[in-house]
Amino acid sequence: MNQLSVEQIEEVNHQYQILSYGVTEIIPEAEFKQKIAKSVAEKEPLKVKLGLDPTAPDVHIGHTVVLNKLKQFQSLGHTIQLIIGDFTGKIGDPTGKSAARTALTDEEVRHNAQTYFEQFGKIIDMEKVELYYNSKWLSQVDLTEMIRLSSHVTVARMLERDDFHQRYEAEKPIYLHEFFYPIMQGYDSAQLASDIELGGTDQHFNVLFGRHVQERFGIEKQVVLLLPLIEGLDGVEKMSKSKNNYIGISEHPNEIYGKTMSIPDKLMVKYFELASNLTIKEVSAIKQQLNDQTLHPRDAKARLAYSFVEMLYDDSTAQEASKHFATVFQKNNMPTEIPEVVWEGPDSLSIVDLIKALDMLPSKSEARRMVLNGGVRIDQEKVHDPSLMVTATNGLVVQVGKRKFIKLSLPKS
RNA sequence: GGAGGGAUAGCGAAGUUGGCCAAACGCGGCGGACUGUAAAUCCGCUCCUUCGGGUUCGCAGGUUCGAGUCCUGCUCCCUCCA
Repeated sequence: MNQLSVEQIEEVNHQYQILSYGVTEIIPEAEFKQKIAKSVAEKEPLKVKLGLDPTAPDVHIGHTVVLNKLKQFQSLGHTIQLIIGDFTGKIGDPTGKSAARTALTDEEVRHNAQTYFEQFGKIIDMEKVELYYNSKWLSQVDLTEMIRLSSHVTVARMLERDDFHQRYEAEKPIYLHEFFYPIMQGYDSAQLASDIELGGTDQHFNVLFGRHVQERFGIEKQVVLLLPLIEGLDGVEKMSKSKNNYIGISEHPNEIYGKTMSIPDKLMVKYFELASNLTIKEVSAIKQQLNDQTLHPRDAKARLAYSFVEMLYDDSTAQEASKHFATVFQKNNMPTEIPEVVWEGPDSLSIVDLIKALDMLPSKSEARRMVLNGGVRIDQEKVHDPSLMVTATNGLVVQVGKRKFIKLSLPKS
């Protein structure tokens, strides 16, 4: 390696410190530093890869862990390679649950990708991102090549992958084509000659596999940065759309704020460290204050909630969300802004029908139960009788549960 | 190709002398009380409904007054053998 100047060595250390912060595992650590050093010496940005599954375009706070890391790379001048896994998406991936997940059409893939970009744009600079669809090269791979590649992989090795291992143990199906996913992901890395690949710790196997494939192609192996997965609102399961324990990046500010306030206290610090955009210093100050008990956990969480809204929207929106939260939940008043629905139904109907008509709950049975459980209010008045007849008036406020409010607006006729 | 085992509500899991099964129990979810919309705790709910009922137990038929429970075929999963 070239001899580095003192400034350059400092630069390398500086980058290393930032980039390795909050990372669960760097594989292998020594190579990472070498990559940075080489980049600094040759003034050549590192190519940092992130693969995306086009089937699930809902981006949530959990993703910001990776996005924040990408942002750091970006601000240090490195290049981000985003890969849309449209090839795999078009084949259909029955990983466990939805067995016959239908393959996506081109149009769906583009649409989902677009959704990603819009949401990612809230955090990273999409202008500077290099974008790839992996069908571009994967669809060109012929069977001979595929078999040749797979001849370097044993089944035992594949079964090391946690997901496969567990399914195998649990006597759940594992489809043969699933074995190709890691290989294809690795192929992407080889194709793009990526220096770094980011992934959640659950991607351990897949991402690491890229190194093997690159080696086959005689390309310098990528360094893998594994980032922690954060637990969702329940505090137990990893945040995901399917678990419905997520805070979506595009959700309404009030939702983001409110959901954040509802996370278990023990998660707070983790969210601060990994998902928020507060600096290391700010976070450690908060940690300190929490330890000293000079900061009430509620207020710390409010700070977190505020920072999320601010990060995803802006400062004034965050203030509004904070105010909204205080009036609705802390003081138990009605929110100042309630979504209005133009009412075109009958003048008088039962409360159950009304709730269903407003689509606040999926079925009338559920609405009935909700009423019996005391979870429904009309203009702040708790309703107890599911057969109660309600007269639709302008400005009537229906509340279901703690969070759902709808205000009726009658057309002037 | 052969032998055996299995498919029950979001998940796990009872149910195998046919009726008392809309289906135990646990988890999860939802609501209420209490709070800091945290945790813990307590209570209630958890297929649909015009509240009379109606549709469910992999799918399709059949036996029966009556089937998650019996029979036939099919689909899928798992294990072992080859």
